[in-house]
Amino acid sequence: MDYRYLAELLYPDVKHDYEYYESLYPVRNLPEGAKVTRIAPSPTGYVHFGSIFPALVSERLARQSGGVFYLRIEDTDEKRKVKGAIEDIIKSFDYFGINFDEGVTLKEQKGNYEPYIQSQRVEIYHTFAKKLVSEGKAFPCFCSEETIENDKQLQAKNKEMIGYYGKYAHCINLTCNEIEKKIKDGKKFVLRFLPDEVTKNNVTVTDLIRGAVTITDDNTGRILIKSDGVPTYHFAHAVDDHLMRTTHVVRGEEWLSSVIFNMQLFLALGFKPPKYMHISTLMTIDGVRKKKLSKRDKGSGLKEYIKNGYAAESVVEYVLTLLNSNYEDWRRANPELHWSEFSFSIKKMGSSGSLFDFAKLNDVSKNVISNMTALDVYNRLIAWASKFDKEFYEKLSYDKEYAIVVLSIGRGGPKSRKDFAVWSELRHYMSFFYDNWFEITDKINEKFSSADIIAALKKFASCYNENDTQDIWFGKIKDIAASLNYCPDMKLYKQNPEAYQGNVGDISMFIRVAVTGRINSPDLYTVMQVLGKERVIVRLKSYCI
RNA sequence: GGCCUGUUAGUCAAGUGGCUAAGACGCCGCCCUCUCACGGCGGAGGCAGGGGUUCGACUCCCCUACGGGUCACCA
Repeated sequence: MDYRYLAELLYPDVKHDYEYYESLYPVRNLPEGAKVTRIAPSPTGYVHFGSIFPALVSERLARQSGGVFYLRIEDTDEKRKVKGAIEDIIKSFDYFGINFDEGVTLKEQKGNYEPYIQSQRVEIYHTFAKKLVSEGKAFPCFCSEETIENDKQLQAKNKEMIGYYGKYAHCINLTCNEIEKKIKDGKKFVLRFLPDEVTKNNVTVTDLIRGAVTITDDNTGRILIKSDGVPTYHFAHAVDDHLMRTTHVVRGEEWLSSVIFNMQLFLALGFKPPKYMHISTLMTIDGVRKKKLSKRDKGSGLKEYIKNGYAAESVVEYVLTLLNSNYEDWRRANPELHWSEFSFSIKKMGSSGSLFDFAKLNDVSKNVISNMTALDVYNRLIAWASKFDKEFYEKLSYDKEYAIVVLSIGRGGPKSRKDFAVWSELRHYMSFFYDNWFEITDKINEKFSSADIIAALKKFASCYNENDTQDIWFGKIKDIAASLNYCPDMKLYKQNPEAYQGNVGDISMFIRVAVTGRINSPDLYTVMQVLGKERVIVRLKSYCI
C-alpha cells in the first residue's frame, strides 16, 4: 500500500506540510515551570455550573506559574451548535472574574496561536490527518451507519469489546484502487485511527490529581475525522493542544477513560502529551441519591446564579473551598485579600465528587458580602438590579446616598451583620426604608393588649427626639415600659416574669413593628436615624389609627 | 454488563501505621442582647462491611456492598 498516494487521494486540498504549522505556532517562550492551560467549551447551550471548576483550576495554574490561560471554542459538532452560546460563555466567565490571556473574545480573537475556534482550523486538522495517513497510522472507512450499528449489536450480544477492529474493521484492507474508486464515486468516508501497536494491555497513566490510573489500551479504531471533514474531539484536542503548546489539560473526570487514546494519538502524531488533571464531577442530591449535577437540575446553569444575584466572588469562593480544602483556613486568616492571592495547590484537590451544598454557598456568600463596604454592595447591587429588577434599580439610583446609608447599617467591623447571601434578598431587606414599599407584614402577638400597644406608641411618638443619643433614646423606652408595668430590665424580668405585663423588649417590639413593619430588624435606633423623625412619627401614628 | 474509579458525621473535609480522628456548613442548647443578624461557649453526629498484613490500622492488601465515570461520525 502506497500510503503517500493514499494521503494525497484523501486530502488533495491540503496546502501546507505539517512542519509549516510547527513553525507558525512555535514553542512558547516562557519561564521554566510556567503552565499553559485553557478551557475549551463547546457552544452547545448555556454554561454549566460545573464548568467553573476546571476553569478556575486552569486559570490559577497558569497565572500562579507565570503562564498563559486561554479560551478555545470547540464547535466541531454542527448539529449541537447553539447561537449566542459563545457570547454566553465569554460573558459568564467574565462575570465571575475569570479572564483569558488569549483566545476568543466578544470582538475578535487575540493571541499568536489563532484561530482559537475549531471550525476555523479544519485545514490544520486535515494537514495532520494527512500526515497520519501517509504514515499508515490512519485509514478511511466507508462503512454505512447500518453496518456499524449491526456490528455493535453483534458485539454486544457476543460480549465483545465494541469498536472497529479485527474482523469488524471492514475497510482496513481496502486497496488503494478500491478507495480511489469509492472516492471518485463521491462516497463519503470517515478517517479512523490505527494504533501503532495493538497491545490490549492495561496501561498506567499519571493523572496529577489521582496519581497512577490504570486504563485498558484502546484499539477500537476510533474516528478521527468525521464524514463532514470535521475532526472529533480527541483528534482536535491532540492537534490543538500541541500546536497551542498547552502544558496542562484540566477537564472533567468523564474524560479519564479516554486518556489512553489521547496518549496514543499524541504518540502517533509525534507530539509530547500534556499533563492531565481530571476533576471529579459535581454532584447534586435527588431525594436521597447522589447524582451528577446535570443540565436539567436546578442550579446547574451559571446564569441562574447571576440572575439570583450571587456575587461573583461568592461563587468563586465557594468553588475554591471545594477545590482546595485549606482555602477556608486561608480565608479566615486573610479576610482582606482577593482570592487570587491564595496559593492554589494541585495536591490539595480531592478525587471524589462533592455534593453541591446551597447552605454552604449561602454561608460563604454572606461572609463575602459582609466584608464589603456599603459602597461596594451598592455598586454591585445596582448593577444586578439594572438587569433583573428595574423597579428596585429606579429606587437605588434615585437616591444613591440614602441607599448607601441604609446599606451601611450594621456594616463594618468584625461583627458585621450577615443578613443576605444574594442581591435579590436586598429588595425585601430594604423595603421598609421606602415609603411606598413599606407595609406592616408582621403581627404583634395577640397576648399583648392593643391598649398597651397604642399607649406605648403614643408615648414614644410624643417624646422621640432624633438628636437623642442611643442611651437616652433607650432610656425613654425603658421609662415607657415602666409606666405600663413592662419590666425595664431584662434580668429582673427573667427572675419574675409573672410580675409584669411584659418587658422592655416587648415595648421595643411594638415600636419596631410600627416603624419597620417587622418583628425583626437591624438596630432600631439606627433605623430611626436613617428614616428621619418625620417618617418615624408618621408611622407610629398611623399604626394607632 | 465489561473496564475504570471512588467511599472519614446530613454536607464539604483534614488525616498518609501509633492522637481523646482537626476544621467549616447545617442542626440543638446556653451566653451576649430591645428583636433579628453578628459574636462567644457547649452539644449531638463519622473512618461502608468483612477478612487479612502488622506489636499496632482511617491509613497497606484482598473480597463484598454502595456511589460515580466510560463503552457515539457528542463534547
